[in-house]
Amino acid sequence: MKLTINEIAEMAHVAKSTVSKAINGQKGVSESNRQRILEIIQQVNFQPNVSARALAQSRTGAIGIVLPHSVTSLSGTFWATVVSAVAAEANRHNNSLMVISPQEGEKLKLETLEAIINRHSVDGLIIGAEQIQSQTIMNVLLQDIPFVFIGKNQFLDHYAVDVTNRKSALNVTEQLIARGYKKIGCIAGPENFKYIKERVQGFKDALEKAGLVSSGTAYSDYKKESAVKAASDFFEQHKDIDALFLAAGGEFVLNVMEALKSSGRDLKSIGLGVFDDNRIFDFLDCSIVAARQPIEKMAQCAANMLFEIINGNPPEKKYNCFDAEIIQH
Amino acid sequence: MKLTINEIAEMAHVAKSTVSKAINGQKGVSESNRQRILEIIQQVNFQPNVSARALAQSRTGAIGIVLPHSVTSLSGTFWATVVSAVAAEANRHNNSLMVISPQEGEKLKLETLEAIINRHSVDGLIIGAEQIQSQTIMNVLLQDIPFVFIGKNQFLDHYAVDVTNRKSALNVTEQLIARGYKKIGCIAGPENFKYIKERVQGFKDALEKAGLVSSGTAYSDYKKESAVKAASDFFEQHKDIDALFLAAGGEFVLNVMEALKSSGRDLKSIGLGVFDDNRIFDFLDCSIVAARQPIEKMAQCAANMLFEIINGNPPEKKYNCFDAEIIQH
DNA sequence: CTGAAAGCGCTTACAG
DNA sequence: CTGAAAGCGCTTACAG
Repeated sequence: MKLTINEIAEMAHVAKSTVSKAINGQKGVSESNRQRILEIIQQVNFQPNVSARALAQSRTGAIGIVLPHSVTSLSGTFWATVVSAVAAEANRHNNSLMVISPQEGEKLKLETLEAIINRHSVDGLIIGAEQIQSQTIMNVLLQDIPFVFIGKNQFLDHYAVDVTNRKSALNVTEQLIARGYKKIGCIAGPENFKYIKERVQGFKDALEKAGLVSSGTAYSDYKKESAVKAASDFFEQHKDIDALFLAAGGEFVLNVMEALKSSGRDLKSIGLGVFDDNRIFDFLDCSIVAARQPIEKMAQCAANMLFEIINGNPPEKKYNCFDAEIIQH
Repeated sequence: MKLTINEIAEMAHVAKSTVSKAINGQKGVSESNRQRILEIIQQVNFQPNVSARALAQSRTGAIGIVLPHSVTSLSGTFWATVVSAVAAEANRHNNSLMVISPQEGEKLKLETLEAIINRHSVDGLIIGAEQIQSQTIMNVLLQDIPFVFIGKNQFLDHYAVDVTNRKSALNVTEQLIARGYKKIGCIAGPENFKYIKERVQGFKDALEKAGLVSSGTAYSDYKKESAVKAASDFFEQHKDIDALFLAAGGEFVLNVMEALKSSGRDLKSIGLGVFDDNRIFDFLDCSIVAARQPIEKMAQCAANMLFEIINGNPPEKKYNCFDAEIIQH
């Protein structure tokens, strides 16, 4: 019942090595044999066993994606889109996609990473860059497995896809200005992250271009409490702002909104510039300008880069930046 | 450099079959040998090659999850949470999780499914039930691979996890009534889906209990245009409704909201009962009661059921229903 | 308990 | 071009 390359060889009256060559499109099979073999294969719907092939080639035909455990609300959309797009791309390359998700509240652990590598579970990794926090892990990666970062990335010297942060931030802020806002503040993620620096810079670029001055900038890490507190403090100190540029996406936006709400301000009374778009923004009674990252494109690009590396043709361009589309809500 | 079971055997001065037994916790290894072997393994951080093991055991140690290609906004959250939870559960069982995502705008194709099965890429499948639309596919599944459905499910005779639809719908509707709404309509997904029937029934239960009559029920499929149109028509015909129970989740909610908005009604002027909760609802200027599905729990349950089937102890209880939590926004 | 051997289903030199 | 053979790194009867 179980179909293997042996059965096919028998049916085609050739050696299994010949069948193998035919399947893999290699030289060394006569045209007539090739045709006959492929016909039979199609007829009986034979597919080579992935484990056997992986073992023989020492290549699994799978890539992995490392994503955050906690993907709620806004950031859920981002990751679901990435996973979908990468899965499709892997499929195009006749590969499969393995999901690697750290434990609750944790980042990728050295132990987990080493298990993946030593077991040879995947040929390469796509990594949500914020998952990497230690240099040790970075070193293990660099040494033992091909990988590319996706999104926010603090290790800019490696393969990665990202968004044109400074430019997009500038564009968003300019739209806020065009809407008539004049006292625009900024609440950002961790100050030491390069992409945060870039976005804040873009924000300032726009103000300067328009001859405005910044109404203050606050930084915070991504923990819910920290973000809410940072935002609350900011509102306390800057009661006169009429708009806000948020130099971080996903849940961060909701955290700031929460602070805004509990500070007693009406959402409606303030203009908001955010990263990452979401269809729900259409229904928020609130003036929003969003930078929509081309998530699918970015994910596809990351996957393609990874396959190039795996296949031994690493792309010369290590860092791929995409423009965000500015969406008016 | 590459570590295999042979190296370990050499280091421990035993046969590799003995090492294998030690690793897999089988009988037939002296205590002293076992200890020595395991110590060495830990020391050199040896992990058996998954492909080799898979080939030898004809068991891949991987499960697959089939999810919709298009996971935007609201439904993105649902699937991201499911994937995360299933990945964690697979990990607990020392398995990995493979993502299978149909092409743009398509459901799971027979061809794809057969490739997965014939290639022996995974030991079992978790399937977003709405991915299955043909009886043919259902038959292939039933015959060739263990699987369990997650969420909305029209094939209730197979392993599945779901939400207590009727009861949750009743609870949501009761909360709307408690808020003072009296003219409550219902917009639902496809009428022939069993879970839609159940939710609509729960909606009616609540009205009856409160001595109210339904202000109309509309059905629609899940395509964006259909849903928007169905909702628009409904609003046209029922101008006097003050609340709406939506017997479907995810994007469906946004589609109805869109229709509501373009029909000229203020979101604020209407009460909304929805399936699937979302943190963003807190910021919608709108009276919302949501049934929050315990997504993580459901996903865990599905994964555990699948592993029981794979391991040859299929659970006696095929259908696992979870209560939704009622969230007031 | 212990280990030599066969086998899982492929691929890949290699000799013909 | 063709095929017999060895090998990928494990597991699993089986004989001792």
